[in-house]
Amino acid sequence: MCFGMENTMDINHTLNEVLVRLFRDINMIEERALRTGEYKDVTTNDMHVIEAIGMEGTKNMTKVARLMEVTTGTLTIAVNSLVRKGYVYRTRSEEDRRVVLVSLSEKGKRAYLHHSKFHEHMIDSVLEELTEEEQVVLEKALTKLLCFFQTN
Amino acid sequence: MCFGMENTMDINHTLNEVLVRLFRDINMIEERALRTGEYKDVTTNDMHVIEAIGMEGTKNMTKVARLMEVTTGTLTIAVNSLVRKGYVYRTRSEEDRRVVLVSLSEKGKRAYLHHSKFHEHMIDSVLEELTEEEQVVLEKALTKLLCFFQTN
DNA sequence: AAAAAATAGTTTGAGAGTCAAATTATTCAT
DNA sequence: ATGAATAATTTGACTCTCAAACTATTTTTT
Repeated sequence: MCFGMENTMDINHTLNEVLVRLFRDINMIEERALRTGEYKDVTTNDMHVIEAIGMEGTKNMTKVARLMEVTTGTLTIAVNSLVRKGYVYRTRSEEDRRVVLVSLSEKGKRAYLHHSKFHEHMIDSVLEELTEEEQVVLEKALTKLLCFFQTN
Repeated sequence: MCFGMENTMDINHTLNEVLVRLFRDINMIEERALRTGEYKDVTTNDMHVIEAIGMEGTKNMTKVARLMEVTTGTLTIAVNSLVRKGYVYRTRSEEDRRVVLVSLSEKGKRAYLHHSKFHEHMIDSVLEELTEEEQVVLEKALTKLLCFFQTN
C-alpha cells in the first residue's frame, strides 16, 4: 500500500526500483528520522562521527578518520562542529602530546543511543512481518549485495 | 567470504550490521563503481541528474528538480556543470520563453546506459544465488523496508 | 490595452562536507 | 642533536544544498 509495487512487474524490475530508491533516498530518510527533538542539530555526518567515536572511552583523530574513511582534515572540521554543539569532548593526550583524543559527552552518548534505537526499531519493523525462513533469505541477499560492492 | 559474517552471530545483529554498512557506504560505493574510464568526472549527484533527465527527449528544469526533490536553484548549478562537461544540452523553449529544456547529449546517454548496466549487473549478482521463491521473499522484505522509511 | 499576478529559471549568500597540500608541534631514530 | 616520521590543524578550492532576491516572460484582471 505504500506505493505502487504491483505484482504485474517482474521481480527483477521491482528489485531494481526498490534498490534505486533506497540508494537515492536512504540518507535523506535516515536524517529525517534522526533529527528530532533534542537532536535537531545533528546531521547524518555528525551521527556517523558519533558512531565512529563510540561509547567506550576515547579514540584519537587518526583512528576515527580511518574508521570513517575520510582525511583527518575533514574530521577536524566535523569535530569542531560537534564540540561546539556539545556532543564531543576533545582533549590532548598526556603520553603523546601530538595526539588528540575525542570522546562522547553525555549528550553525545544519548544521541548515540537514540541512533541505535532507530536502527533496532527499523530492523524489528522489517523482521516482524517475515518468517524465520524469510529473514534468512533477506540476510543472504543483503550480504551478497554488500559483497558485490566490496569486490566490484 | 567477503568479510566476517559468521553464522555465530544472530540474524538480527547480522542484518543490522549489513544495513548500517549499506546506509553509511552506499553512496561512496556506488560512486566508486561508476566513476571509471570515460565517466571519471561524473559524480553520484551528476548521475542522478542524468537519470532524472532520462533518455527520451527533453524535460524542463522544474520537472527535473521535482523528480530529484531539490530546488531549481540547486538544479541550475548541477546542470551548469553537466553542460560544461558535455553530458547535457540546455535550450530555451520556443513556445514559452521562460522555460529551459534539458536533454542528454550522446555522451550523456552513454553515461546513462553505463549506470543502468551497473545496476542490472548488481541485481543479477544478488539474484543469481537465490531460488525463485527466495527472490519473492526478498522483494517482499525490501518493499517492507522502503515502506518503513516512507512512513516513519 | 495596461497593470498586476503568476510562473520559470538564475543568481546570490551562506553553510556543510570533502580533499590535497602546506604548516605546526611533537616524538622517534640514528 | 639533528633529521625523519607522525598527529593534527589550517588553508584553498570544489561540490551540494537551500532560501531569498531577482530577471524575464506569460497569464490574468480590470
